[in-house]
Amino acid sequence: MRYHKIPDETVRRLPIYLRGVLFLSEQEQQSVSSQNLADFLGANSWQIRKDFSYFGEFGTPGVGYNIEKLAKQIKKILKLDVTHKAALVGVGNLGSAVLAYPGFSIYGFDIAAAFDTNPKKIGKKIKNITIEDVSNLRTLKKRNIKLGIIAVPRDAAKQTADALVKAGVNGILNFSPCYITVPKKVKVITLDIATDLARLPYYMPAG
Amino acid sequence: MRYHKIPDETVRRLPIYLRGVLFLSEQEQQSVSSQNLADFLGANSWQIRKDFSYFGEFGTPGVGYNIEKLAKQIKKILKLDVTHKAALVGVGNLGSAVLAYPGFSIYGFDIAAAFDTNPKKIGKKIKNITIEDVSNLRTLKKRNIKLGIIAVPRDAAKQTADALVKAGVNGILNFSPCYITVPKKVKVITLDIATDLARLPYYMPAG
DNA sequence: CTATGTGAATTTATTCACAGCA
DNA sequence: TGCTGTGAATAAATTCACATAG
Repeated sequence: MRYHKIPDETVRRLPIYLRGVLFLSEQEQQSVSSQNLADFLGANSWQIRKDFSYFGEFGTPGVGYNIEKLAKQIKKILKLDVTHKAALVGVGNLGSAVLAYPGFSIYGFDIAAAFDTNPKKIGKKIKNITIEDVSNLRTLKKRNIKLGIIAVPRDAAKQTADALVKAGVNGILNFSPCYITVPKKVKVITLDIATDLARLPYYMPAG
Repeated sequence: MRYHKIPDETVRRLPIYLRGVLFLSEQEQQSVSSQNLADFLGANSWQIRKDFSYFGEFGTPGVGYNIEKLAKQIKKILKLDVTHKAALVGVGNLGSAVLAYPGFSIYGFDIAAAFDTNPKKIGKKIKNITIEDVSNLRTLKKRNIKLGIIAVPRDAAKQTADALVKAGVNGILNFSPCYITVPKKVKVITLDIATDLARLPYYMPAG
């Protein structure tokens, strides 16, 4: 199976596996079985083994997976084995939360710049990041920032995406609830925190 | 197809369709075709038609779907035709963003209460919501709040979930990066904003 | 004896192509 | 003619069961 294309669903799960593996590695464990990991993450052991099988064999039958090796391998597949600098656009409530969120670092992300249009915010410093005017977005290429995070109001999302693309980013995480059009070479993942809540009632028992 | 079980993937897409439909209804349009909606949302027209077909026929061949009727129907399927009161636990950076987020209202959500453990925050008022001590969670049942949102640090997530379940909620939106165990009758959706960013580099062109 | 890795079976989801209605 | 609704075909993902390795 080593030379297979990795299914999208597997790619979606890998960051979750990585999170679990890194957590368990803090617990001074050396190896982990697919069952251990499944129990910890609320997943299925066979699903985990199948997912891992798409990108190689590195488990030891009878023992499990070497944690360090496993973490390294997942990072490599996800291209998280290097640090990615990201630019945040929009330092409102959501943007500020993104800037302060501790969960990005384990995946090797570094939010290296923040932008806003509000003159009252520009120049302020949050977590060692000085907020810049959005016109400075054009400096991203020079600063080697290839990743953009959109946290602006809905109506400004499209033009923000255009500016990011113009500045040379090739990946965008879009928190605004709208579809944005970009050239094919740019990957966009849209994440509206409300849409996930919106399917919760469907699955809740009546009452 | 009217009496089919609705696929999970369809349920996942319905909130996005609803968002589009509600937006287009603001534009004073009366009807919309699957192609219109697809263009607006960056989706496929046949996928949209197929998804709608799982829960009834209400389009007009040659014309499209009546927007008002469509919105009502999607809301009904998702059980969003009534207002859902939600309790937010954890008013840190992310929690504050959730409290201020304008996107919940279109789905009929009302964040009706907020809780924290920090004495400095308790009693403060944000957006007409007075932050309460988490011990007050036990009053949720009396207040008819059936939905919980967890925005506490990772290490407090499990006990928060337990408290919410004890308080009678049957749906939880979990923003913390960990698996939480709940009784079968409670539905949990976990949403870690970092895991979505973590699969972006995989899809980005090298460089 | 335990846990991996994977073909095969099954289930689920997507895509197509077109009949049929306004 | 334009657009819906849906069976049928295809593709993708999940689940199983077990041969195999340590």
